[in-house]
Amino acid sequence: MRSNTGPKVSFKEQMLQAREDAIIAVVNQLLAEKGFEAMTVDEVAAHVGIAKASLYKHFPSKEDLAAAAMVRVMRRAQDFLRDLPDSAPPLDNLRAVVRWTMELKLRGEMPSLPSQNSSLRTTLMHNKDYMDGLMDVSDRLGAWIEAAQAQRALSPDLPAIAVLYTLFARACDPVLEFLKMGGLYEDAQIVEMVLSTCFDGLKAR
Amino acid sequence: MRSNTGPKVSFKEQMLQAREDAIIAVVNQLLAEKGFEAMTVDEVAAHVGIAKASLYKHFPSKEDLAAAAMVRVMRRAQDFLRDLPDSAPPLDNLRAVVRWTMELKLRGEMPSLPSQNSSLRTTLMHNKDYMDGLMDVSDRLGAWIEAAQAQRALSPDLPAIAVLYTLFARACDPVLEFLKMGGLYEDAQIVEMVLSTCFDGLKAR
DNA sequence: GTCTATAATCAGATAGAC
DNA sequence: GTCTATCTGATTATAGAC
Repeated sequence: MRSNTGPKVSFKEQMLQAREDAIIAVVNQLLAEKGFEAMTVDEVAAHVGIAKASLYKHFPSKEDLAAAAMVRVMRRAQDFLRDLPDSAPPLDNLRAVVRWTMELKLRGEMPSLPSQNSSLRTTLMHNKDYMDGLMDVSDRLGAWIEAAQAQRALSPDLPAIAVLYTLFARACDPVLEFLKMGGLYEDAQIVEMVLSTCFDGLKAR
Repeated sequence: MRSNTGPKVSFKEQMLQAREDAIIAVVNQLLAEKGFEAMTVDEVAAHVGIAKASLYKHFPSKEDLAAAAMVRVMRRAQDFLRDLPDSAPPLDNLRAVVRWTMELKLRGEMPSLPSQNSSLRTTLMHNKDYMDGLMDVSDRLGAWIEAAQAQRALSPDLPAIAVLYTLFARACDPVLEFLKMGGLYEDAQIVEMVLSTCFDGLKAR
């Protein structure tokens, strides 16, 4: 509830928002780097440059801290999907999305999703923002997948859900880090290779 | 160094070995279930049914505990590879290996590899048994990959190292768990689908 | 080698002054 | 809201009896 005397309150809110954005950026990076379990709240505070207790004024727990980062990534994915031309061939859009997630991962900005039994996982499942985003993303991708299958650009033999999961999984594919560690290829080359294995497969065509 | 008076010493050693096998089996399962960070030594001891202090008589640290499990998996992979017919088409052998790792994962026996910066990772890098096994596996797979590419069964455009990493990555592909959680498909169907996405790709052929 | 009991450390979370 | 200092509990690891 803000007064009508001008943008004074809004300024304070902007400061708050900026600080929280900085926190989430740090969390996002650490989450990508070492995963939820290995990330410590002390580290987050140190990287942000504030006291740990101050963190807890913004986020009530470590899980909520991580969830905020996951929600932000999901938002970005939604934004990216929304901007893709619905007139383009569905397969092109799908490739564009996978390329985007891979570039995110190569930049160290893709938090590793908790596939295992984690406290973060249950927190996320109860987070409306995250789940809504996930549904939205899944719906959009699902529509393109079915369209691509209908025009036989994607294999119609695979269940659409299997294709969807495969696209999600490529966003956290360890192959990207392996190839990057090797140091033999540029990021752009790595993306193209993994993109090729994903859509074209390993077998010759 | 055993005496020559008979199998007496061997019996005690067998008991010891059996106990350690039981420990490693538990560690392997927990590692697959929750990963290294989330697994606790207390859990391991409870599952095995012995006191935690007894565990530390067998293995000097949590890292070594996990490393022993990783080494065992690597040994099994080596055994499996050795038993494959070198006369068979290389692509068939590669498919067989990937199928084997996927079945392992679906049975909950594939420890999630520490792709992230983990204390386990550095321990493994200094573990001769593990690294030797990894080299052996990589060499065998690498030879088949190059042979398959030479006869154009695998795409010759991809660097062999990229193919190798892709095969490794499929061993811990989260798509398998996703599809299993959905409950719509039998394990065998899931394996065939992921095998298809891996070798044939998502695009129609 | 196995146990009970305990040390030592670390990490998530909080109290209370400013 | 931010800080310092502290609490609390969990977890790795060990001591010492049997």
